[in-house]
Amino acid sequence: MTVKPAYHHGDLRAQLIAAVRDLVESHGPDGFSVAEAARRAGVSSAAPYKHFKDRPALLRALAGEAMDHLRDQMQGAADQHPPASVAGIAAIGQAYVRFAREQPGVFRLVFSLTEGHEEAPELLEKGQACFSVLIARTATVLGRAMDDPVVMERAYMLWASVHGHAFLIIDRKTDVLSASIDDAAFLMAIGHAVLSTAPPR
Amino acid sequence: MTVKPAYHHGDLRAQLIAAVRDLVESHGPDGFSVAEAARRAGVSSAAPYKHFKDRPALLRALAGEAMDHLRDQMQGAADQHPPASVAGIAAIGQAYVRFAREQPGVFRLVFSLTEGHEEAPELLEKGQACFSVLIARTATVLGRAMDDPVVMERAYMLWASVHGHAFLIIDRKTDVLSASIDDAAFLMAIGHAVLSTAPPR
DNA sequence: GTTGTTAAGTAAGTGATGCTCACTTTGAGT
DNA sequence: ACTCAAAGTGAGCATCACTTACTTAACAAC
Repeated sequence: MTVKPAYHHGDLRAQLIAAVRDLVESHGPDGFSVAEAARRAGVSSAAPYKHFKDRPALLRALAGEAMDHLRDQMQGAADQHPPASVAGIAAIGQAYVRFAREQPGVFRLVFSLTEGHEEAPELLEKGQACFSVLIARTATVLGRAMDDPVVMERAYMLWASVHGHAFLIIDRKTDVLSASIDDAAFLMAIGHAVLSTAPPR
Repeated sequence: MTVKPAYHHGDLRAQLIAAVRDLVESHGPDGFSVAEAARRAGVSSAAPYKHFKDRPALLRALAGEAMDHLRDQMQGAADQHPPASVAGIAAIGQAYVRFAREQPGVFRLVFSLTEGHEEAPELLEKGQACFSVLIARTATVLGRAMDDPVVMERAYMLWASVHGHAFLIIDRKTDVLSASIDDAAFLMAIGHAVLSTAPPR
């Protein structure tokens, strides 16, 4: 099922992104090179620049795809639980952490991309979309409106906690702990702690 | 007070680390180059390799210094509050977040260093030292022994939350929020949520 | 069909980088 | 004074990001 290596194979853009994903996973966001990605796609080292402005642009494209995927995973996980349950909140966190565990390189990329420049309104929007999944659920659990400040405050606490947990895992900082952390237990404990201490309606 | 540029100026190692700190802050962990650091120290591009095995080793040295500093800041902040107070816990978090805000590049470096290799037992130890500050305080507040599993569990929840908050700030992900987050309020809310829902002794 | 136009590829070149190598300079110890 | 090792230098290699000028092929208009 090998594609004929025509001069224009029409699929280069997607193939480059796939190659970058592999490289980022195996050698880290810095360890990847445009030249190596081109090599893997069986194309000259100048070809990628017909599809992407520069190295960061290529990484941004990958990050965009990843964020779409992450949002789908979060939404899908939430949908399998009752709308007003803490279990649904924990499931969203599980999806988040699972993504980080499965694609640590890409996960790190998504969140370290801000450095270069913030000329990527598209990525900002995708980030917004991810957070919205959590906001909506949090509002339902707390029985408040989505634009209620308390909802945003509590949803942010949840996000920060899960985000920190995900990063500490992939950065191997959990090695300093005397015992290992169980994802499910951690997520339920956080969900309970944050949501049950919210100011009453 | 300029040092005479002798052939051996004896201070190169420290000066290189300082240069790297500046570069990492201004151009990000990737944007730094050994060559540029050498240039700033007024030395040939081969000189750094007399003091550091390779590029990662240079970054590791900087990270080590930063972790020492972070631990001192955390301990110092805690010392200004009653031992059993949630305020003391929040103060530790404040020091953590302040460090991230003041030196985002270095902060990111410290936690992204795991990628390359984990041939740095010294860094692992320093990480341990930082976490110990939090563990000790948490044990006091909960009135439990430091090696109590509940203490580690709750201390980890606190760490993850603050760590996530710090990263979301420096990665500008808080821009997606409809309102800004106040550090002090966030830290007290987390401290209260995590510690007040801990299983009773 | 022929013919433009243009997207999508190539080859070769530039300057910067990480790192090594062979060499030189310097200061401290005997 | 002599030796030796630490700490510099400069030249060189392979690789990288990115540019430039050129080539190929697909498609649309006629």
